[in-house]
Amino acid sequence: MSTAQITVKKLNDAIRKAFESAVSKGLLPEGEIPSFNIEIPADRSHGDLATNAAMVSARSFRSAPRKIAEAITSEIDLSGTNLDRFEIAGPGFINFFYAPAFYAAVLEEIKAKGENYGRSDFGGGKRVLVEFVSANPTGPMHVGNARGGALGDQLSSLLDEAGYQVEREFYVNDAGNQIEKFGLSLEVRYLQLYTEGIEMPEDAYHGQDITDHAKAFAEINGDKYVDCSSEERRKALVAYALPLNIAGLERDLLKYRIKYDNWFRESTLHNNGAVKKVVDMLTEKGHTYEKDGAVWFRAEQFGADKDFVLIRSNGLPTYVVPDIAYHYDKLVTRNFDIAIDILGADHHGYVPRLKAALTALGVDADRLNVVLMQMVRLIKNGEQYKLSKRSGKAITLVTLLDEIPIDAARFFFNLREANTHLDFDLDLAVEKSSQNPVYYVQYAHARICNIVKKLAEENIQPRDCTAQELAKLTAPEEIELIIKLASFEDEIICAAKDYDPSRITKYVYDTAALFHKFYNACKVKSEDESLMQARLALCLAVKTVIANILKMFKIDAPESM
RNA sequence: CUGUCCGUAGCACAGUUGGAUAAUGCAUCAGACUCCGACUCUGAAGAUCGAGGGUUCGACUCCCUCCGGGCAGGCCA
Repeated sequence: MSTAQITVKKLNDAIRKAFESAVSKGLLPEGEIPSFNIEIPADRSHGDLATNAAMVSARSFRSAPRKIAEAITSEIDLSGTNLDRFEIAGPGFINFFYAPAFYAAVLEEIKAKGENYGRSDFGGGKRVLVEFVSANPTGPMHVGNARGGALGDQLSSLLDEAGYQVEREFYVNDAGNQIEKFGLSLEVRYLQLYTEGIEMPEDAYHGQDITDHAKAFAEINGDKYVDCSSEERRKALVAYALPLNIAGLERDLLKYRIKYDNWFRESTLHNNGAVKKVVDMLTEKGHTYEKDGAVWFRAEQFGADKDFVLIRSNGLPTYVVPDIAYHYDKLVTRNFDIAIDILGADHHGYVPRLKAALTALGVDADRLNVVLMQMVRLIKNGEQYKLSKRSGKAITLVTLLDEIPIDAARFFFNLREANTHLDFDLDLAVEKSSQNPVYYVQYAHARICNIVKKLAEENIQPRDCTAQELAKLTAPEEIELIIKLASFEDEIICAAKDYDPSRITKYVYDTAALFHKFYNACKVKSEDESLMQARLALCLAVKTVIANILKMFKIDAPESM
C-alpha cells in the first residue's frame, strides 16, 4: 500500500472509532454507522482529504450533519495518521489536512520503491488475456488497428502494473469466408498474368498487395497452377501468401513495440473440433432449434436482442460460431480468469450475442470484458486526412509510423478514453514544442536529468534527506506536486478497474505540468544546502514516476533532447 | 423503426463513481529571458454542462421525455 492509501485507511478507522466513542459518551444517540466516503476535494482549500460521514449519517442518528460532525471531531484521534488538523465546513463536510510528515513519507516511499513505485497487488495475480488488433491477415493494417494496438498493449501493461498476470494475444482469422475471398482474389490476379479478360469480382480484395503476391508466386511457380483445379490453385496461393502476410503483421507490430505472447489461429478451432463442439453443446442443452434448414441459437433467452443462426442451411457455420468457440477456449479450456477484447465500436451489437452464447454454455459472461473503441480521425493542416496520396487508399499503420514518431503514436492513441472519437493531429504529433503533449512530458524528464547533471558539474550529488529537511518543501508548487506523486498507485488501480490507460496518459501529463510549474517557481540550486537537497529529492521522485509510466507505455524517457 | 454510444468555453477535451467556486490545453488579449534549458512560464477574458422534467440535503454525474450526431440491427465478417 502507498503512503496515501495508508493515510486514508487510518483516517477511516479513526472516524469509525470517533463515532463509537461519541455514542458511548452520549454525544450521539445509538445508531448504525452508515458507509461514508473519504475523498480528495477538488479545491485544496477544502482540505487534503474530506469525508461526508456526518452528512450521510444524519438520518440514522437523527441529528443535523454539523452537530454530528462536531461530535465526531471532538472524539477523533489523529495520532499516527499523517494528518494534523481538521475543520468542519459547508453543509457538514469534515476536512482534514496533511501533516508535514506526510510529504516526507511520500518522497521516502518513492525513493525506496524506485521503479516499483506504482505497482500493487490489486489484481491478486488473476490471469488476464488481452486480445487486440487481430487484423485480418488478408491485407495491411490501418489506422484503427494503430489505436487498438496502442490501447491493447498499454492496457496490458497497466494491468500488469496493477498486479494481474497478463498475456497478449493476436487472433489470426486464417479460416472462413475472408480466407476464401483472399484465395479467390489471389487466383484472379494470378490468372490475369496469363489470360486476358478475367475480371476481379466486385467484393474481392483489390489492393496492390494481392497483385504483388500473385506476381511473386508466378515468379516462383510459373504457369504450373494455371491448368489445375481452382481448389488446388487457391490452396497453393493461400499457402504461399498467408504466412507472408502474418509475418508482415508481426513485423509491423514489433516496429510499433508490440510483442504478443500468443498468435492464436482460428484454424486450430476448426481442426480440433472446437467449433463443432460448441454447437453440439448448445444443442445438447436444448438451446438451439431448426428453422428454414438452419440451426438457430435461442439467444433471446440469454439476454440478447434476438436469436441468431449458428449453422447456415448450406451446412457451414456463421462467423459467430468460431468466435464463441474461441472465447470458450479462453475462459474454459485455458481457464483465464478474465478475457478482454479490444474491438471497434462497430462490433457493439455483437457483444451481447457472444455473451449470451457464453452464458448458455455455463460460463459467467462477466468474465468477458469488451473495450469498444471509437473511430479515429486523422487531422492534417486542420483538415481530415483520409487517404494516402501515393496509393489513394486508406492510411496503413506502416505509413503512419513513417510519418510520426512511434513515441508520439503510442502516446496520442491513448490520449482519450477508448469509447470516444479521437482526433489525431498529425502536425502536432511531430511538433517539437510544449504544445505536443508527448514532447512536454519527455521534456520534463530531460529537464530533471539536466538539473542533476548541472549540479554534478559543481560536485553536488544527491544524498538522503532527513524528514526534517524534506519538510522544507512548503511552497504550493512543491506541495501540489508531491500530492500528485502520492496518488500514483491509486491512479493505476482506478485506471485498471476501468480498463482505461488514457487515465495514466492524463496523469503523466498533469504531473509534467506541475513539475514545469515547480521548476519555474522554485530554484533547485540554492544557498540553503538542505533545501537544495530536498528539492533535488523531489525532482528525482518526479523523474521516477514519469520514467515508470513511460517505460510502462514503451515510450522513450530521454536524458536530454 | 429498434438498440447503443456520444453532446461540457470559438476549438480539442477533464470532471476521482452523487459533493463545496465545472479543471486543462490551443486560439484571443496583457505580460516575463543577465536567471538550474524561453523546447519555459505568469495573468485576463471566455460555459444556461444539448433542452425540459424527475429522484434528494445536494445532479455535469442517476431515471424519464425530446433534439442533434456516430455506430449497429444479414443464413456477411
